[in-house]
Amino acid sequence: MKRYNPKEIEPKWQKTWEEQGIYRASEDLSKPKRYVLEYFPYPSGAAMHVGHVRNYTIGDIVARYARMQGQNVLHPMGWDAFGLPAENFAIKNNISPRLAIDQNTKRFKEQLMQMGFSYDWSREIDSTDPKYYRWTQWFFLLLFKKGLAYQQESLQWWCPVDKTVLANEQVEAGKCWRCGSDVEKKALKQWFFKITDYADRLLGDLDDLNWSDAIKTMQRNWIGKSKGAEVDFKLADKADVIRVFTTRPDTLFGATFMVLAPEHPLVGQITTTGQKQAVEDYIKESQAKSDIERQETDREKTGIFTGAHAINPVNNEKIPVWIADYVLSGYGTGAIMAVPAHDERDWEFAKKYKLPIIRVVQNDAPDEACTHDEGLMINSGAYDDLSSQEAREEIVSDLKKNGAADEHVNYKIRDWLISRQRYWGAPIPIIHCPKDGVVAVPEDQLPVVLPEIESYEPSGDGRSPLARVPEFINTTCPKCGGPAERETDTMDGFACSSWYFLRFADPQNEKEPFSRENAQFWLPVDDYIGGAEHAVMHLLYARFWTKVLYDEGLVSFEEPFKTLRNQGMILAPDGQKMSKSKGNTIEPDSLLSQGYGADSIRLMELFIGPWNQSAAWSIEGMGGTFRFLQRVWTLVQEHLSVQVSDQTTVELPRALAKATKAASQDMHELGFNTAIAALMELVNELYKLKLTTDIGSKQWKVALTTLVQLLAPFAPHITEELWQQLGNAGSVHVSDWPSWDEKLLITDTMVIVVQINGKVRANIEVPAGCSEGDITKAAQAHEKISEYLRGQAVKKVVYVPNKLINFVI
RNA sequence: GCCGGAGUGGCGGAAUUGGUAUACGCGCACGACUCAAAAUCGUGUUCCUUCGGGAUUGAGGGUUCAAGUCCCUUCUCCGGCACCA
Repeated sequence: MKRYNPKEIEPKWQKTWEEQGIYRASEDLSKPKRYVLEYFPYPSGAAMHVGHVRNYTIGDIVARYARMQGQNVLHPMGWDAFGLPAENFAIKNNISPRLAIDQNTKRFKEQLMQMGFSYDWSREIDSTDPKYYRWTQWFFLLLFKKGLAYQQESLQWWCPVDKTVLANEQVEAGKCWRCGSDVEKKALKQWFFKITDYADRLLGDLDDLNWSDAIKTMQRNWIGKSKGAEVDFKLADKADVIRVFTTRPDTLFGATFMVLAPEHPLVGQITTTGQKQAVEDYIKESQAKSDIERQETDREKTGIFTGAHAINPVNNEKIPVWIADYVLSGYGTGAIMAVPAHDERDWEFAKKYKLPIIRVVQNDAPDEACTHDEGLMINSGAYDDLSSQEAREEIVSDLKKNGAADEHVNYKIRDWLISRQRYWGAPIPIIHCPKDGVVAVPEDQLPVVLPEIESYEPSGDGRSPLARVPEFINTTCPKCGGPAERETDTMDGFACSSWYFLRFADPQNEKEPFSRENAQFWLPVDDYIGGAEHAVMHLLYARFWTKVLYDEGLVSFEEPFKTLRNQGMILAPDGQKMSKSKGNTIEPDSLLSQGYGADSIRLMELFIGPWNQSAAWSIEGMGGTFRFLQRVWTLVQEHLSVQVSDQTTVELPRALAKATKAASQDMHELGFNTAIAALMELVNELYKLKLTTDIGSKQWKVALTTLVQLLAPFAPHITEELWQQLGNAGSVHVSDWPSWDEKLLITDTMVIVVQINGKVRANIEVPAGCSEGDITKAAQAHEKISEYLRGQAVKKVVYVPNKLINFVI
């Protein structure tokens, strides 16, 4: 009898599938389309570990199940290969990024292939291929033409180790998202995409997405919409006006002082001579603090009086103007009206500097700041006794009359900084002409090819290594034909990934990024499977670009990803995050070389727990999934080794129907772990049945063939092999998902639970369809139950049809 | 601090609308096969127990004939954001 040997069968089938192209997608209108996508990976030098594999496994199960359900499945794969990790890897290993990516991609692809994932490799894309980034540049120009890409000098996050600026989204707790070093602020002229123009739509459209609440909430918080008003405070002795943003205009009568951020442009003008030195010292001191220090919320607030006073527009009170670094220059107007009675930060500041506190909303806690009070107004002149809600509206509308206030909405989200001072990215297709200024590279001159250069090291002077390449920089102006210079910054890697899902619909198109028809056919993505790490980066950027495309009439949908599925993280067996530095990673390569096979790894990835919950990898558990597959293999071999018979039984089809139903329902609800458990139960049942039935029977063949089909999405290799051994034609992976006969599940008897006061005391077996009266009698007649009921008055009998009877005594 | 998720055996986890808590797997124990071991097959396995039972889904209350599931209070862990006025 042949032994189960994954090393033998897995490569064989992988080769056959690729040769026969059974996973290729075509624009076939006869079947419903299904676009299943996993985020296209970064082919870094590190080997994939079982955590990454889980992501692709989930996608593959969804894709395979959909295919067996008769859907037309697009399940593509490609490489997000621009960006820092790839470049740093290349520098570290002293090879060119191009070469590093080619090597890594080859290796990564092998790793994916040996897991038996059903990708349509004919659609493979690589974001660093000029044929691809040509269109990334095309999108840049589209945004530029629409006024959504602009250049601006401002203070930006700068990573001193990676020597490039970073987007806000790429700074995590004050550290560079890639290398983990502390970031700094640096004033540089940079390119931005105007995502803030889309803030409201990006927020509103979240409601209709089938995404987890966790990710939706993260995006909502990141966009950070606040409704309120902008209010102008005139200075007491100067013509200048300080504009503030507030969400609580109802508390204007409680504004007892104002605070400007140290970087506020008015600071120099309004500071009085007497306070000049003190203010300058404070600003210097504040600048000396690292940006990380400034962001610590629990640090004691500091500030300094400017000597200037402003006039509160609601009551003409003169209030002092301070500066303090707890006010952020980048949010709102960079200035606030301070209402210590109703804001904790202002309260703390007022207490420290002995500034007046005036309560304007009634509440019961006089010794602290009451921030979210809604109540009756007090100390607010004509507005007294109004609700804060009413006061909010009336004060703004009254101030509006003399132009001192207006409704205003603020967002926390900032424009997306996309220029990078690094080599390995798509060049920004812009030419700087001394005469014509900033000029777009004409479309027919795309791509602006990234030149091959000798040294990729970032220079750290605020310009990319491309600035050292005269052949690249020097060009002619497309407008005037005179000498001009190319932009030397490259684009953030997230630009490439903001549209790649569209390219898969039409990957070889040389005339346009994608054809409308193909995009219309495949998009939006039906199932997008990935980790939560993309929540406020890729997933936000891709939504933004899709909306721009929609506005441009290039696509007919506003959201790229209908359903988002976040897989849970796989932790190391010690319960910690897997990382190379901790040395606790588990890689499929090593599991394969231990003889487990891709099938049992895949099974383990899902059987370990719900796909969207994290779980620690279990080395012993691998033995269990391997044993399970081996037991399936053995059953088929035993069946094949005996004569075919016509014996029929009731039990076999019934067990099969039960398992098919359970597995199908679980698959439908993505209950992969329980679907596998149902198949394990079936196999356990078959092991019992082979003792009492003839394993050579035709019924057994049906049962084993069905089992193989049910198992096929999880364990594609062994099932393909057994499918063939059982004498079936074609591939199990394009066979129809099995159905079951509900009639087989009807039994002659049923088991009724008998409870006394809600506690289970007995089980009784009664004929199917037995009436409530007969069940009550049968229960009362039960030896144990009659014991309990003896001498007791039954107050109530609760009967749940065909399930349970409860005597309340 | 705010937001999101989760707490069930020795371990990973299971449990339609509230209706037999602990499916399935791991681990462990015992048995069969074997000269022996591995592999394989089988049996058992929540805890306590005076063997009648009793207790049990992070903790404490509540609703109900009946609560892992619903309500209130509370604790712990994980993830995200963090002086956003």
